Amino acid sequence: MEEQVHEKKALSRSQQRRLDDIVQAAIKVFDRDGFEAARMADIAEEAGVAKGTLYLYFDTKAALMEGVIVSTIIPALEKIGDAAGAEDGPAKERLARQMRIAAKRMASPEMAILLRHMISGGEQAKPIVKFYYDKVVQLGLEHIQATLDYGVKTGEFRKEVSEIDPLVFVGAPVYTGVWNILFDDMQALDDEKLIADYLDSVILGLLSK
Amino acid sequence: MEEQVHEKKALSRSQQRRLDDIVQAAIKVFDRDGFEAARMADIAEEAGVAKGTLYLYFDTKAALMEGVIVSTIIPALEKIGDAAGAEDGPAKERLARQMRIAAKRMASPEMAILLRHMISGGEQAKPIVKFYYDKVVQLGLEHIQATLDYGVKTGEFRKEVSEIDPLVFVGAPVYTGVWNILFDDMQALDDEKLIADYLDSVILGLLSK
DNA sequence: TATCGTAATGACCCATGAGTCATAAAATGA
DNA sequence: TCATTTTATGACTCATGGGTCATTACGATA
Repeated sequence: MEEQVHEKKALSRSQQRRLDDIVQAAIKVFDRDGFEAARMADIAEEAGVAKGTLYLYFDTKAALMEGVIVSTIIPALEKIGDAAGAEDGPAKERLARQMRIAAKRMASPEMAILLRHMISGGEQAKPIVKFYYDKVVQLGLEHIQATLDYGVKTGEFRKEVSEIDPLVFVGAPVYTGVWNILFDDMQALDDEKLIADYLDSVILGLLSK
Repeated sequence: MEEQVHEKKALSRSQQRRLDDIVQAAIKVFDRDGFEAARMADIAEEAGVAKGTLYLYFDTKAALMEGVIVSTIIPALEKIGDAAGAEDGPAKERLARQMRIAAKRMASPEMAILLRHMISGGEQAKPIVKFYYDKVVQLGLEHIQATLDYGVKTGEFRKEVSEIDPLVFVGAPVYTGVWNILFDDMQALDDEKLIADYLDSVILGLLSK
Protein backbone atom coordinates (compact mmCIF):
# COMPACT_ATOMS: atom_id res chain seq x y z
CA MET A 1 0.00 0.00 0.00
CA GLU A 2 1.57 3.34 -1.07
CA GLU A 3 1.05 6.74 0.40
CA GLN A 4 -1.30 8.68 -1.76
CA VAL A 5 -1.02 12.22 -0.56
CA HIS A 6 2.30 13.03 -2.19
CA GLU A 7 4.89 13.87 0.39
CA LYS A 8 2.81 16.12 2.58
CA LYS A 9 3.40 15.36 6.22
CA ALA A 10 0.95 17.77 7.73
CA LEU A 11 -2.23 19.17 6.27
CA SER A 12 -3.82 22.37 7.44
CA ARG A 13 -7.19 22.16 9.13
CA SER A 14 -9.06 23.20 5.99
CA GLN A 15 -7.07 20.86 3.81
CA GLN A 16 -7.86 17.97 6.08
CA ARG A 17 -11.52 18.83 5.82
CA ARG A 18 -11.34 18.94 2.03
CA LEU A 19 -9.60 15.60 1.95
CA ASP A 20 -12.34 14.13 4.09
CA ASP A 21 -14.95 15.58 1.77
CA ILE A 22 -13.22 14.02 -1.19
CA VAL A 23 -12.94 10.64 0.45
CA GLN A 24 -16.59 10.70 1.50
CA ALA A 25 -17.66 11.69 -1.99
CA ALA A 26 -15.51 8.96 -3.46
CA ILE A 27 -17.08 6.37 -1.19
CA LYS A 28 -20.52 7.44 -2.25
CA VAL A 29 -19.77 7.39 -5.96
CA PHE A 30 -17.67 4.22 -5.95
CA ASP A 31 -20.40 2.50 -4.01
CA ARG A 32 -23.06 3.66 -6.42
CA ASP A 33 -21.26 3.13 -9.74
CA GLY A 34 -18.34 0.83 -9.09
CA PHE A 35 -14.75 1.77 -9.74
CA GLU A 36 -14.72 1.66 -13.53
CA ALA A 37 -17.96 3.52 -14.10
CA ALA A 38 -17.28 6.14 -11.45
CA ARG A 39 -16.21 9.42 -13.03
CA MET A 40 -13.74 11.74 -11.41
CA ALA A 41 -15.94 14.65 -12.44
CA ASP A 42 -18.83 13.18 -10.46
CA ILE A 43 -16.71 12.65 -7.40
CA ALA A 44 -15.50 16.23 -7.65
CA GLU A 45 -19.03 17.55 -7.93
CA GLU A 46 -20.20 15.38 -5.06
CA ALA A 47 -17.35 16.76 -2.97
CA GLY A 48 -18.18 20.32 -3.98
CA VAL A 49 -14.79 20.80 -5.56
CA ALA A 50 -13.30 21.18 -9.03
CA LYS A 51 -11.93 18.19 -10.83
CA GLY A 52 -8.40 19.52 -10.74
CA THR A 53 -8.56 19.73 -6.98
CA LEU A 54 -8.88 15.98 -6.70
CA TYR A 55 -5.46 15.72 -8.30
CA LEU A 56 -3.92 17.90 -5.63
CA TYR A 57 -4.77 15.18 -3.14
CA PHE A 58 -4.53 12.02 -5.21
CA ASP A 59 -2.34 11.41 -8.24
CA THR A 60 -4.70 9.07 -10.05
CA LYS A 61 -8.11 7.55 -9.83
CA ALA A 62 -6.56 4.33 -8.60
CA ALA A 63 -4.75 6.24 -5.87
CA LEU A 64 -8.05 7.73 -4.80
CA MET A 65 -9.49 4.25 -4.55
CA GLU A 66 -6.56 3.18 -2.43
CA GLY A 67 -7.05 6.26 -0.33
CA VAL A 68 -10.63 5.28 0.34
CA ILE A 69 -9.62 1.79 1.29
CA VAL A 70 -6.79 2.84 3.49
CA SER A 71 -8.60 5.58 5.29
CA THR A 72 -11.86 3.83 6.03
CA ILE A 73 -11.52 0.13 5.66
CA ILE A 74 -8.17 -0.78 7.09
CA PRO A 75 -8.89 0.84 10.46
CA ALA A 76 -12.20 -0.96 10.63
CA LEU A 77 -10.48 -4.23 9.94
CA GLU A 78 -8.05 -3.64 12.72
CA LYS A 79 -10.90 -3.20 15.11
CA ILE A 80 -12.25 -6.54 14.01
CA GLY A 81 -8.96 -8.19 14.74
CA ASP A 82 -9.00 -6.83 18.25
CA ALA A 83 -12.56 -7.82 18.95
CA ALA A 84 -12.21 -11.30 17.55
CA GLY A 85 -9.06 -11.88 19.51
CA ALA A 86 -10.67 -11.40 22.91
CA GLU A 87 -10.07 -14.62 24.77
CA ASP A 88 -12.91 -15.32 27.11
CA GLY A 89 -16.00 -17.47 27.29
CA PRO A 90 -16.54 -20.96 25.90
CA ALA A 91 -15.27 -21.79 22.43
CA LYS A 92 -18.80 -21.98 21.13
CA GLU A 93 -19.38 -18.37 21.98
CA ARG A 94 -16.03 -17.21 20.77
CA LEU A 95 -16.75 -18.75 17.41
CA ALA A 96 -20.21 -17.22 17.32
CA ARG A 97 -18.80 -13.82 18.18
CA GLN A 98 -16.15 -14.02 15.52
CA MET A 99 -18.64 -14.95 12.87
CA ARG A 100 -21.05 -12.24 13.87
CA ILE A 101 -18.35 -9.62 13.69
CA ALA A 102 -17.16 -10.88 10.33
CA ALA A 103 -20.67 -10.93 8.91
CA LYS A 104 -21.43 -7.43 10.13
CA ARG A 105 -18.25 -6.19 8.50
CA MET A 106 -18.90 -7.92 5.22
CA ALA A 107 -22.29 -6.27 5.03
CA SER A 108 -20.97 -2.69 5.23
CA PRO A 109 -20.86 -0.40 2.20
CA GLU A 110 -17.13 0.07 2.60
CA MET A 111 -16.62 -3.65 2.30
CA ALA A 112 -18.88 -3.70 -0.73
CA ILE A 113 -16.55 -1.22 -2.39
CA LEU A 114 -13.52 -3.27 -1.49
CA LEU A 115 -15.08 -6.52 -2.65
CA ARG A 116 -16.30 -5.08 -5.90
CA HIS A 117 -12.95 -3.52 -6.58
CA MET A 118 -11.00 -6.68 -5.85
CA ILE A 119 -13.31 -8.80 -7.93
CA SER A 120 -13.65 -6.57 -10.95
CA GLY A 121 -10.35 -4.73 -11.04
CA GLY A 122 -7.94 -6.91 -12.96
CA GLU A 123 -4.20 -6.37 -12.77
CA GLN A 124 -4.36 -3.07 -11.01
CA ALA A 125 -6.25 -4.48 -8.04
CA LYS A 126 -3.65 -7.17 -7.46
CA PRO A 127 -1.70 -5.31 -4.76
CA ILE A 128 -4.85 -4.71 -2.78
CA VAL A 129 -5.94 -8.29 -3.14
CA LYS A 130 -2.56 -9.40 -1.92
CA PHE A 131 -2.72 -7.03 0.98
CA TYR A 132 -6.20 -8.18 1.90
CA TYR A 133 -5.20 -11.80 1.69
CA ASP A 134 -2.14 -11.38 3.88
CA LYS A 135 -3.58 -9.03 6.42
CA VAL A 136 -7.20 -10.02 6.69
CA VAL A 137 -7.88 -13.46 5.34
CA GLN A 138 -4.85 -15.11 6.83
CA LEU A 139 -5.34 -13.44 10.15
CA GLY A 140 -9.01 -14.21 10.26
CA LEU A 141 -8.40 -17.86 9.50
CA GLU A 142 -5.79 -18.02 12.23
CA HIS A 143 -8.27 -16.59 14.71
CA ILE A 144 -10.83 -19.18 13.77
CA GLN A 145 -8.33 -21.99 13.82
CA ALA A 146 -7.29 -20.90 17.28
CA THR A 147 -10.86 -21.01 18.46
CA LEU A 148 -11.39 -24.46 17.02
CA ASP A 149 -8.22 -25.76 18.67
CA TYR A 150 -9.24 -24.13 21.91
CA GLY A 151 -12.64 -25.80 21.80
CA VAL A 152 -11.05 -29.16 21.18
CA LYS A 153 -8.57 -28.66 23.98
CA THR A 154 -11.28 -27.89 26.51
CA GLY A 155 -13.26 -30.88 25.29
CA GLU A 156 -16.13 -28.71 24.18
CA PHE A 157 -15.69 -29.70 20.54
CA ARG A 158 -15.14 -33.21 19.25
CA LYS A 159 -11.51 -33.76 18.46
CA GLU A 160 -11.84 -34.08 14.66
CA VAL A 161 -12.86 -30.44 14.62
CA SER A 162 -9.21 -29.38 14.61
CA GLU A 163 -8.90 -30.91 11.19
CA ILE A 164 -11.73 -28.90 9.68
CA ASP A 165 -10.64 -26.27 7.21
CA PRO A 166 -11.39 -22.95 8.92
CA LEU A 167 -12.54 -21.63 5.55
CA VAL A 168 -15.76 -23.47 6.26
CA PHE A 169 -16.67 -20.80 8.74
CA VAL A 170 -16.16 -17.81 6.52
CA GLY A 171 -18.61 -19.03 3.91
CA ALA A 172 -21.64 -17.41 5.46
CA PRO A 173 -20.05 -14.03 6.17
CA VAL A 174 -18.65 -13.78 2.67
CA TYR A 175 -21.96 -14.81 1.28
CA THR A 176 -23.71 -12.01 3.11
CA GLY A 177 -21.32 -9.54 1.52
CA VAL A 178 -21.87 -10.85 -1.96
CA TRP A 179 -25.60 -11.06 -1.48
CA ASN A 180 -25.77 -7.47 -0.40
CA ILE A 181 -23.97 -6.37 -3.53
CA LEU A 182 -26.06 -8.42 -5.89
CA PHE A 183 -29.53 -8.95 -4.60
CA ASP A 184 -30.18 -6.42 -1.92
CA ASP A 185 -32.70 -4.57 -4.10
CA MET A 186 -34.66 -7.72 -4.66
CA GLN A 187 -34.62 -9.25 -1.25
CA ALA A 188 -32.87 -7.66 1.67
CA LEU A 189 -30.95 -10.10 3.77
CA ASP A 190 -31.59 -10.58 7.44
CA ASP A 191 -27.95 -10.85 8.46
CA GLU A 192 -28.76 -11.54 12.05
CA LYS A 193 -31.06 -14.43 11.37
CA LEU A 194 -28.81 -15.89 8.73
CA ILE A 195 -25.82 -16.01 11.01
CA ALA A 196 -27.94 -17.25 13.89
CA ASP A 197 -29.27 -20.08 11.73
CA TYR A 198 -25.82 -20.81 10.52
CA LEU A 199 -24.40 -21.04 13.98
CA ASP A 200 -27.37 -23.06 15.06
CA SER A 201 -26.76 -25.71 12.46
CA VAL A 202 -23.00 -25.66 12.46
CA ILE A 203 -22.19 -25.52 16.09
CA LEU A 204 -24.34 -28.49 16.97
CA GLY A 205 -22.16 -30.42 14.56
CA LEU A 206 -19.04 -29.42 16.38
CA LEU A 207 -20.01 -30.34 19.90
CA SER A 208 -18.57 -33.41 21.56
CA LYS A 209 -21.74 -35.05 22.73
CA MET B 1 -32.78 -11.95 -21.76
CA GLU B 2 -32.85 -10.67 -25.34
CA GLU B 3 -31.85 -12.51 -28.45
CA GLN B 4 -28.48 -11.30 -29.59
CA VAL B 5 -28.19 -12.64 -33.11
CA HIS B 6 -30.46 -10.12 -34.80
CA GLU B 7 -33.40 -11.82 -36.42
CA LYS B 8 -31.51 -14.70 -37.98
CA LYS B 9 -33.41 -17.91 -37.48
CA ALA B 10 -30.96 -20.29 -39.03
CA LEU B 11 -27.22 -19.94 -39.43
CA SER B 12 -25.25 -21.77 -42.03
CA ARG B 13 -22.73 -24.35 -40.91
CA SER B 14 -19.78 -21.99 -41.31
CA GLN B 15 -21.59 -19.13 -39.63
CA GLN B 16 -22.37 -21.33 -36.67
CA ARG B 17 -18.72 -22.23 -36.43
CA ARG B 18 -17.68 -18.58 -36.55
CA LEU B 19 -20.16 -17.74 -33.85
CA ASP B 20 -18.74 -20.48 -31.67
CA ASP B 21 -15.23 -19.18 -32.28
CA ILE B 22 -16.33 -15.73 -31.23
CA VAL B 23 -18.03 -16.95 -28.09
CA GLN B 24 -15.03 -19.06 -27.13
CA ALA B 25 -12.70 -16.14 -27.71
CA ALA B 26 -14.96 -13.90 -25.68
CA ILE B 27 -14.96 -16.34 -22.78
CA LYS B 28 -11.21 -16.43 -22.80
CA VAL B 29 -10.77 -12.67 -22.89
CA PHE B 30 -13.58 -11.82 -20.47
CA ASP B 31 -12.16 -14.36 -18.06
CA ARG B 32 -8.67 -12.94 -18.37
CA ASP B 33 -9.46 -9.22 -18.33
CA GLY B 34 -12.96 -8.81 -16.98
CA PHE B 35 -15.76 -7.17 -18.91
CA GLU B 36 -14.66 -3.54 -18.74
CA ALA B 37 -11.03 -4.10 -19.57
CA ALA B 38 -11.69 -6.61 -22.32
CA ARG B 39 -11.26 -5.03 -25.74
CA MET B 40 -13.35 -6.02 -28.72
CA ALA B 41 -10.20 -5.91 -30.84
CA ASP B 42 -8.61 -8.54 -28.62
CA ILE B 43 -11.62 -10.78 -28.81
CA ALA B 44 -11.63 -10.46 -32.58
CA GLU B 45 -7.97 -11.35 -32.80
CA GLU B 46 -8.40 -14.26 -30.45
CA ALA B 47 -11.25 -15.49 -32.62
CA GLY B 48 -9.19 -15.03 -35.78
CA VAL B 49 -11.66 -12.56 -37.19
CA ALA B 50 -11.83 -8.84 -37.93
CA LYS B 51 -13.36 -6.49 -35.43
CA GLY B 52 -16.22 -5.61 -37.74
CA THR B 53 -17.19 -9.25 -37.95
CA LEU B 54 -18.03 -9.32 -34.27
CA TYR B 55 -20.71 -6.76 -34.96
CA LEU B 56 -22.34 -9.00 -37.54
CA TYR B 57 -23.09 -11.43 -34.75
CA PHE B 58 -23.57 -9.16 -31.76
CA ASP B 59 -24.79 -5.59 -31.74
CA THR B 60 -22.76 -4.40 -28.79
CA LYS B 61 -20.13 -5.54 -26.35
CA ALA B 62 -22.83 -6.02 -23.74
CA ALA B 63 -24.79 -8.20 -26.14
CA LEU B 64 -21.69 -10.32 -26.64
CA MET B 65 -21.42 -10.74 -22.89
CA GLU B 66 -25.03 -11.82 -22.76
CA GLY B 67 -24.38 -14.18 -25.60
CA VAL B 68 -21.60 -15.80 -23.66
CA ILE B 69 -23.76 -16.18 -20.63
CA VAL B 70 -26.73 -17.50 -22.48
CA SER B 71 -24.84 -19.95 -24.62
CA THR B 72 -22.58 -21.48 -22.00
CA ILE B 73 -23.87 -20.80 -18.56
CA ILE B 74 -27.60 -21.15 -18.79
CA PRO B 75 -27.45 -24.69 -20.21
CA ALA B 76 -25.03 -25.67 -17.47
CA LEU B 77 -27.40 -24.30 -14.88
CA GLU B 78 -30.22 -26.35 -16.28
CA LYS B 79 -28.15 -29.45 -15.89
CA ILE B 80 -27.64 -28.56 -12.26
CA GLY B 81 -31.34 -28.20 -11.76
CA ASP B 82 -31.91 -31.66 -13.15
CA ALA B 83 -29.17 -33.27 -11.12
CA ALA B 84 -30.15 -31.60 -7.89
CA GLY B 85 -33.77 -32.50 -8.39
CA ALA B 86 -33.20 -36.24 -8.43
CA GLU B 87 -35.25 -37.58 -5.58
CA ASP B 88 -33.62 -40.60 -4.13
CA GLY B 89 -31.56 -41.61 -1.12
CA PRO B 90 -31.65 -40.18 2.38
CA ALA B 91 -32.00 -36.43 2.88
CA LYS B 92 -28.48 -36.23 4.17
CA GLU B 93 -27.13 -37.45 0.88
CA ARG B 94 -29.43 -35.37 -1.22
CA LEU B 95 -28.23 -32.29 0.58
CA ALA B 96 -24.62 -33.34 0.18
CA ARG B 97 -25.13 -33.96 -3.51
CA GLN B 98 -26.80 -30.61 -4.06
CA MET B 99 -24.01 -28.78 -2.33
CA ARG B 100 -21.32 -30.62 -4.21
CA ILE B 101 -22.94 -29.80 -7.52
CA ALA B 102 -23.36 -26.18 -6.57
CA ALA B 103 -19.79 -25.88 -5.42
CA LYS B 104 -18.41 -27.47 -8.57
CA ARG B 105 -20.43 -25.07 -10.65
CA MET B 106 -19.36 -22.02 -8.71
CA ALA B 107 -15.74 -22.96 -9.26
CA SER B 108 -15.95 -23.00 -13.06
CA PRO B 109 -14.45 -20.23 -15.21
CA GLU B 110 -17.84 -19.54 -16.78
CA MET B 111 -19.27 -18.83 -13.38
CA ALA B 112 -16.31 -16.62 -12.60
CA ILE B 113 -17.20 -14.51 -15.62
CA LEU B 114 -20.81 -14.32 -14.60
CA LEU B 115 -20.00 -13.46 -10.99
CA ARG B 116 -17.48 -10.82 -11.93
CA HIS B 117 -19.85 -9.29 -14.40
CA MET B 118 -22.76 -9.19 -12.00
CA ILE B 119 -20.66 -7.73 -9.23
CA SER B 120 -18.79 -5.11 -11.17
CA GLY B 121 -21.21 -4.17 -13.90
CA GLY B 122 -23.48 -1.50 -12.52
CA GLU B 123 -26.77 -0.63 -14.17
CA GLN B 124 -26.19 -2.58 -17.33
CA ALA B 125 -25.78 -5.86 -15.48
CA LYS B 126 -29.12 -5.46 -13.73
CA PRO B 127 -31.14 -7.58 -16.16
CA ILE B 128 -28.70 -10.44 -15.83
CA VAL B 129 -28.67 -10.17 -12.08
CA LYS B 130 -32.43 -10.25 -12.08
CA PHE B 131 -32.46 -13.24 -14.36
CA TYR B 132 -29.92 -15.05 -12.23
CA TYR B 133 -31.84 -14.33 -9.09
CA ASP B 134 -35.15 -15.54 -10.50
CA LYS B 135 -33.93 -18.56 -12.37
CA VAL B 136 -31.02 -19.81 -10.33
CA VAL B 137 -31.01 -18.50 -6.81
CA GLN B 138 -34.71 -18.93 -6.20
CA LEU B 139 -34.77 -22.35 -7.76
CA GLY B 140 -31.69 -23.48 -5.89
CA LEU B 141 -33.12 -22.33 -2.60
CA GLU B 142 -36.34 -24.15 -3.30
CA HIS B 143 -34.44 -27.34 -3.98
CA ILE B 144 -32.60 -27.03 -0.71
CA GLN B 145 -35.73 -26.15 1.20
CA ALA B 146 -37.40 -29.21 -0.26
CA THR B 147 -34.56 -31.38 0.91
CA LEU B 148 -34.68 -29.95 4.39
CA ASP B 149 -38.43 -30.50 4.62
CA TYR B 150 -38.02 -33.99 3.28
CA GLY B 151 -35.41 -34.79 5.91
CA VAL B 152 -37.65 -33.51 8.63
CA LYS B 153 -40.60 -35.46 7.33
CA THR B 154 -38.67 -38.73 7.35
CA GLY B 155 -37.43 -37.95 10.83
CA GLU B 156 -33.83 -37.89 9.68
CA PHE B 157 -33.40 -34.23 10.59
CA ARG B 158 -34.57 -32.61 13.80
CA LYS B 159 -37.78 -30.73 13.25
CA GLU B 160 -36.43 -27.20 13.75
CA VAL B 161 -34.41 -27.69 10.61
CA SER B 162 -37.37 -26.67 8.48
CA GLU B 163 -37.06 -23.20 9.93
CA ILE B 164 -33.45 -22.76 8.93
CA ASP B 165 -32.89 -20.25 6.16
CA PRO B 166 -31.73 -22.31 3.20
CA LEU B 167 -29.28 -19.55 2.38
CA VAL B 168 -27.13 -21.06 5.09
CA PHE B 169 -26.26 -23.87 2.74
CA VAL B 170 -25.16 -21.80 -0.19
CA GLY B 171 -22.52 -19.96 1.78
CA ALA B 172 -19.76 -22.44 1.11
CA PRO B 173 -20.42 -22.85 -2.61
CA VAL B 174 -20.56 -19.12 -3.15
CA TYR B 175 -17.43 -18.71 -1.15
CA THR B 176 -15.56 -21.15 -3.33
CA GLY B 177 -16.53 -19.08 -6.37
CA VAL B 178 -15.35 -15.86 -4.84
CA TRP B 179 -12.18 -17.40 -3.53
CA ASN B 180 -11.29 -18.71 -6.95
CA ILE B 181 -11.64 -15.28 -8.43
CA LEU B 182 -9.64 -13.52 -5.77
CA PHE B 183 -7.05 -15.76 -4.26
CA ASP B 184 -6.54 -18.66 -6.57
CA ASP B 185 -3.05 -17.44 -7.50
CA MET B 186 -2.03 -17.29 -3.88
CA GLN B 187 -3.56 -20.43 -2.54
CA ALA B 188 -5.55 -22.81 -4.65
CA LEU B 189 -8.65 -24.07 -2.96
CA ASP B 190 -9.34 -27.73 -2.44
CA ASP B 191 -13.02 -27.59 -3.31
CA GLU B 192 -13.58 -31.23 -2.51
CA LYS B 193 -12.16 -31.06 0.97
CA LEU B 194 -13.83 -27.78 1.74
CA ILE B 195 -17.26 -29.06 0.89
CA ALA B 196 -16.59 -32.34 2.63
CA ASP B 197 -15.56 -30.49 5.78
CA TYR B 198 -18.53 -28.25 5.47
CA LEU B 199 -20.94 -31.12 5.18
CA ASP B 200 -19.18 -32.89 7.97
CA SER B 201 -19.73 -30.07 10.39
CA VAL B 202 -23.13 -28.95 9.18
CA ILE B 203 -24.92 -32.21 8.71
CA LEU B 204 -24.13 -33.46 12.17
CA GLY B 205 -25.96 -30.39 13.40
CA LEU B 206 -29.04 -31.28 11.47
CA LEU B 207 -29.50 -34.86 12.56
CA SER B 208 -32.21 -35.79 14.98
CA LYS B 209 -30.15 -37.75 17.43
C1' DT C 1 -2.95 47.98 0.49
C1' DA C 2 0.71 45.87 -2.18
C1' DT C 3 3.34 41.59 -2.59
C1' DC C 4 4.10 36.93 -2.72
C1' DG C 5 3.36 32.07 -2.20
C1' DT C 6 0.02 28.52 -2.18
C1' DA C 7 -4.37 26.31 -3.26
C1' DA C 8 -8.23 25.93 -6.51
C1' DT C 9 -10.20 26.14 -10.90
C1' DG C 10 -12.11 24.33 -15.28
C1' DA C 11 -11.16 24.69 -20.19
C1' DC C 12 -8.38 21.96 -22.64
C1' DC C 13 -5.62 17.93 -24.32
C1' DC C 14 -5.32 13.38 -25.77
C1' DA C 15 -5.29 8.24 -25.45
C1' DT C 16 -8.53 4.83 -25.68
C1' DG C 17 -11.67 1.79 -27.54
C1' DA C 18 -16.61 1.04 -29.04
C1' DG C 19 -18.99 1.11 -33.04
C1' DT C 20 -19.46 2.34 -38.47
C1' DC C 21 -19.23 1.80 -43.28
C1' DA C 22 -17.15 2.06 -47.89
C1' DT C 23 -14.72 -1.42 -49.99
C1' DA C 24 -13.19 -6.16 -50.93
C1' DA C 25 -13.73 -11.06 -50.85
C1' DA C 26 -16.47 -15.02 -51.01
C1' DA C 27 -20.39 -17.58 -51.88
C1' DT C 28 -24.41 -18.46 -54.82
C1' DG C 29 -26.55 -19.67 -58.97
C1' DA C 30 -28.00 -19.08 -63.71
C1' DT D 1 -17.91 -17.68 -66.29
C1' DC D 2 -20.05 -13.66 -64.99
C1' DA D 3 -23.61 -11.21 -62.25
C1' DT D 4 -25.51 -10.62 -57.92
C1' DT D 5 -26.11 -11.07 -53.25
C1' DT D 6 -24.10 -12.05 -48.86
C1' DT D 7 -20.38 -11.85 -45.61
C1' DA D 8 -15.92 -10.01 -44.01
C1' DT D 9 -12.65 -6.42 -43.49
C1' DG D 10 -10.05 -2.74 -41.03
C1' DA D 11 -9.26 2.17 -41.49
C1' DC D 12 -11.93 5.61 -39.76
C1' DT D 13 -15.10 8.38 -36.71
C1' DC D 14 -16.32 10.01 -32.46
C1' DA D 15 -17.81 10.12 -27.57
C1' DT D 16 -15.80 9.52 -23.30
C1' DG D 17 -13.32 10.57 -19.38
C1' DG D 18 -8.61 10.63 -17.10
C1' DG D 19 -5.26 13.78 -16.43
C1' DT D 20 -2.87 18.73 -17.22
C1' DC D 21 -1.74 23.45 -16.62
C1' DA D 22 -2.16 28.42 -17.49
C1' DT D 23 -4.93 31.36 -15.02
C1' DT D 24 -7.40 33.03 -11.00
C1' DA D 25 -8.66 33.40 -6.12
C1' DC D 26 -7.19 33.32 -1.61
C1' DG D 27 -4.64 34.26 2.54
C1' DA D 28 -0.81 35.61 5.07
C1' DT D 29 2.67 39.01 5.95
C1' DA D 30 4.77 43.56 5.93
